[in-house]
Amino acid sequence: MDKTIDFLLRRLGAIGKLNAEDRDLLVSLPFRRRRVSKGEEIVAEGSTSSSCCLVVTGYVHRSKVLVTGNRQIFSLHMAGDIPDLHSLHLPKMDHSLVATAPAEVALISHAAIQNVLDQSATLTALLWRDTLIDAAAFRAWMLMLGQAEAPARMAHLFCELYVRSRLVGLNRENSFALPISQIAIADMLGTSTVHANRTLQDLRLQKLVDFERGRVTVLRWRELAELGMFDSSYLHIMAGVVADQASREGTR
Amino acid sequence: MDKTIDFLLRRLGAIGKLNAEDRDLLVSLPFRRRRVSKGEEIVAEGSTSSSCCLVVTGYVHRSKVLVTGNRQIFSLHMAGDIPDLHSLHLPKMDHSLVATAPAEVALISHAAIQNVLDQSATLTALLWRDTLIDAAAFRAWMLMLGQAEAPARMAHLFCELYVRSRLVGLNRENSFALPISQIAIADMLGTSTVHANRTLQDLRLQKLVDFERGRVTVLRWRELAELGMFDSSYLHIMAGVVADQASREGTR
DNA sequence: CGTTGTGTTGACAAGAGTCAATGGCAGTGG
DNA sequence: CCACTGCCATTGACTCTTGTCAACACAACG
Repeated sequence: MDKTIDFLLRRLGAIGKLNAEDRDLLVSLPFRRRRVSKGEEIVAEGSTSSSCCLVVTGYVHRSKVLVTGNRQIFSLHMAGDIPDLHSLHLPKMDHSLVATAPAEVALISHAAIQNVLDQSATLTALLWRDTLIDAAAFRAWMLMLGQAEAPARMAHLFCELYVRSRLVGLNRENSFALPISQIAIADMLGTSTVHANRTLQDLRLQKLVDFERGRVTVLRWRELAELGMFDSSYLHIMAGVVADQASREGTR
Repeated sequence: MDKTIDFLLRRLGAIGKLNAEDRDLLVSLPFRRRRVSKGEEIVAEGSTSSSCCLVVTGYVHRSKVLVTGNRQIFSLHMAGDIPDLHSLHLPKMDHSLVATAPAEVALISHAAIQNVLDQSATLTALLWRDTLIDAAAFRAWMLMLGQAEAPARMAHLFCELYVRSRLVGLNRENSFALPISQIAIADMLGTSTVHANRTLQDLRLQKLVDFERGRVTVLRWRELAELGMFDSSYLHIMAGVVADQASREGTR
């Protein structure tokens, strides 16, 4: 059996209840696999989308560049995420979807998704909920962008990615793969690359976290979370999953 | 007949098609009116919400404060907006809803909304779409917070509010009421109040816009939009409405 | 073996925050 | 009617975070 939908089931199972029929509906979704290389644009700003992109491996981000040439990355997505689920009801893209690292994605047509939604009110609610959690993550990033300084923003980013990657079983002990450039990090944090580099060195020096050869290692979770003022509740992970994590690491 | 739902119909009509039955369903929604004074919290962070808040008059915002005491305002809402529509599927609030200016709101129970959604697939899609547009506005703000300097951020904010207030018929020629403090403006822009004040004076001096006695007057739309790198497409206003506006002011 | 993208460093400039003080203005209570 | 109070807008001086420019090292890659 194909594993493509597996991570999606994991993610949806972590943010809501999935019954057997819903699982079957999801597993039987038709898709088209596609391999994308680093920097490749998957969906362009301004284009009209007729399918959604499920991330299977690697990393993908949503971003937009200003006329000044400055780029802001709004979100970073990993296996199980559907970064452009919103295109279902907002087909005209107001930003673009780009591979941050080599990635594999599965393209699922809007028609197929709509067909599933018509058959299951609970899945409709769950996917709606997923887009709302996406928006909650935007708020969390906005909060950091507007009110926190660079070290806190970076700490927060690493915390979020750590929790999310563990959610879908992508991390190894206290580390996870993040094969992206410091340029990408800087564009998420809203800083220059030079400043992002210095901020990273600062975190390294404090032995809170390390990021080298495409892998983030969390050295002191509690201090990192404190610096980043990280509270995972905005990820709206269901009780069981949160508890599990909290007990292991003292996330909250 | 009660006018409470009117602005909601205007807003939803501007972002999608509303047929007669959908209008009837919306108009017959039960609600409870409430008057809130400036600074009053309507829904608290951490609380579990069982109703949604439709703004009828005045202004309301969503915000969160960090442990540092810094507050970020995520969005500002006017008549016709349902700022916490997301609470329908994400009842645990990860931020709070506060009156920025004296306001009247209508509280509509989740049960009543769910009842309407069960009866209309088109309304389900439209309200989902509304929450997605909300998220698109977050992305636009993030872009400015992360990549633009204070004057551009302020210009962008005024542009957005101008377009949105006109959408629901709240503006008068080239101005609209905005009875909020510069402190609130600063917390939206992610700057200190001192810097927001100086930035405002800068815009005044350039005769792009004015903001005094609770009213914003747009003096030179085109230059203001250029400074704010404003492109209204993220508001996802339907073609007819956009065209009307564009023809009047050259929004794009 | 050059090319290219990336990480790193230093020096300097500029944007933005902090602190402190002042003045205006509306509302309050005597 | 007037002192008093609190909130808000405004200003100046100073500090600090962050951006810019430029240079260089290094690894991956064709």
